[in-house]
Amino acid sequence: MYSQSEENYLKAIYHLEESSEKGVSTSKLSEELQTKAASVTEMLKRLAEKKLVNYQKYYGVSLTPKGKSWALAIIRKHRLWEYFLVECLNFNWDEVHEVAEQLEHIQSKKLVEELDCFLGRPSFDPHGDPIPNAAGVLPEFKKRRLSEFKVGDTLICKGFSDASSSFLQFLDQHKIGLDTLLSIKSIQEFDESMLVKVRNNEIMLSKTATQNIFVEIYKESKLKEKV
Amino acid sequence: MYSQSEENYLKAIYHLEESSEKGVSTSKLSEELQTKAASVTEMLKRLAEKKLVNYQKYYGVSLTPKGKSWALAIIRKHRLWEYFLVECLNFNWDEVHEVAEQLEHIQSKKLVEELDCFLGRPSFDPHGDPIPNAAGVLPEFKKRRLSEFKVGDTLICKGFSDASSSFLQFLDQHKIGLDTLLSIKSIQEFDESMLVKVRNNEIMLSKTATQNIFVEIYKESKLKEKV
DNA sequence: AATATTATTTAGCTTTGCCTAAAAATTTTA
DNA sequence: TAAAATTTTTAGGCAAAGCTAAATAATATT
Ligand SMILES: [Mn+2]
Ligand SMILES: [Mn+2]
Ligand SMILES: [Mn+2]
Ligand SMILES: [Mn+2]
Repeated sequence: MYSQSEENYLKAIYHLEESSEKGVSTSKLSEELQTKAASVTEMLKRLAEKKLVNYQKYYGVSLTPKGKSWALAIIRKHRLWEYFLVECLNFNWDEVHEVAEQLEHIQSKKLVEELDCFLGRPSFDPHGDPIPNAAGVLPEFKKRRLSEFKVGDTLICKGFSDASSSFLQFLDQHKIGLDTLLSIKSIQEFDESMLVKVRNNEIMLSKTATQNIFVEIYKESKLKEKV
Repeated sequence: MYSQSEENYLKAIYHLEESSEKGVSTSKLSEELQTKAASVTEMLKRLAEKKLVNYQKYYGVSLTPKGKSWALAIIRKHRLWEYFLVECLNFNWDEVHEVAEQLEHIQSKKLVEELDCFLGRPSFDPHGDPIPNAAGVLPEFKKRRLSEFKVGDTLICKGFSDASSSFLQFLDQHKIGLDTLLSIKSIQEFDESMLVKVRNNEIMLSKTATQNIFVEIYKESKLKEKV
């Protein structure tokens, strides 16, 4: 139906719309997709013709309902394949993304639905990212970052916003994964780094790290103020 | 490494080299790939530059060792994916080909090897076609057509040379699949059609059909001559 | 408000892979 | 073996998707 390139643009626009308050600009897209701005402009004109995006020269782009639902279908496939690679094919969570980037473009309604069924209709991929259902609806979940919490809180890891291989390997090294319990021992005031207890080890996490770890509350400390 | 188009050409050349005595011509390729002869000529020049084929203007084409091993790698992926679709995802054997056509181009050494392992290293795909191993070696098997046998012989189905959806559905209707037992009841002299017993039913198979069914001997009749 | 800076778009070029029509080579037939 | 038929190649185009450089619009600065 649409080319791999078109699908990658739709997905990138979707992710940028989610992660930033303002609209999606040509330059942000060109950075995300590692292409030149001129190429982006061209593609946006094509996508607009196909009614997948609203594009106004010089004023950025947004997905139409049609474009959004196509983007969600690609994301669904991407995350289901990642789940398959980790659960069935012994892939590590830091090596699935590249392959899923290819598999997400395979066109077959039946393939996706049977795969979903075969895997037991998972709600989250190996990185904790939500998997849209066949109708494009995301499972309910609350995104709170580790950096928002305070000394004494105990939390469960539910996802990671930086999916880079190096960050995932860093987490592996410290034995932090989905559903790992973390408790905050102390917070350095000057750089907001946290001393965190994980499986009887205490490790230091930079602010960059704590902002990229999504958690749910397991047990909240009674303290009203940060110490 | 190579484009989808290039890979499809390599696969087509491989299949044509296998199935015909003479060399592979531009026109045979253009028919196989549903493209025009002019497009084939161009692609052959590109493939020759990449040392994947031996191409001599006006005198056809053949695979180099490099081209052959790449073709076998694609065929390996194609057949492993078909096996996966049938065994794990409830696909019927007549609906796997199109999807495998896409999946065969996914690039990941680890993916193929893990998939092979996950599936239990199968030797034949759902149509009975042999699956090359990681080194590109095909499992031993002897191809004899049902049409070669005589009245009284009992045979086991081992494959089909026409993989069209309509032929596969015809086989389904008559409950003929891999490892089905067939015994030859009679052969019409004028058109060489066969009356064959399958699971207590007798069905008539045209010569076209019997030529497209590969079998192994289960029990040979004592008759020396056709009746 | 005018100018400087930055972002975006346009223009023109490239590669891949396909097409049609014309030319050239090969093969068949007489 | 020469003419006819067929096959293959060449020439010239087109669309997708990228690029660089130049032009233009929007935003920031003075
Ligand atoms: Mn991913
Ligand atoms: Mn992709
Ligand atoms: Mn197939
Ligand atoms: Mn293919």
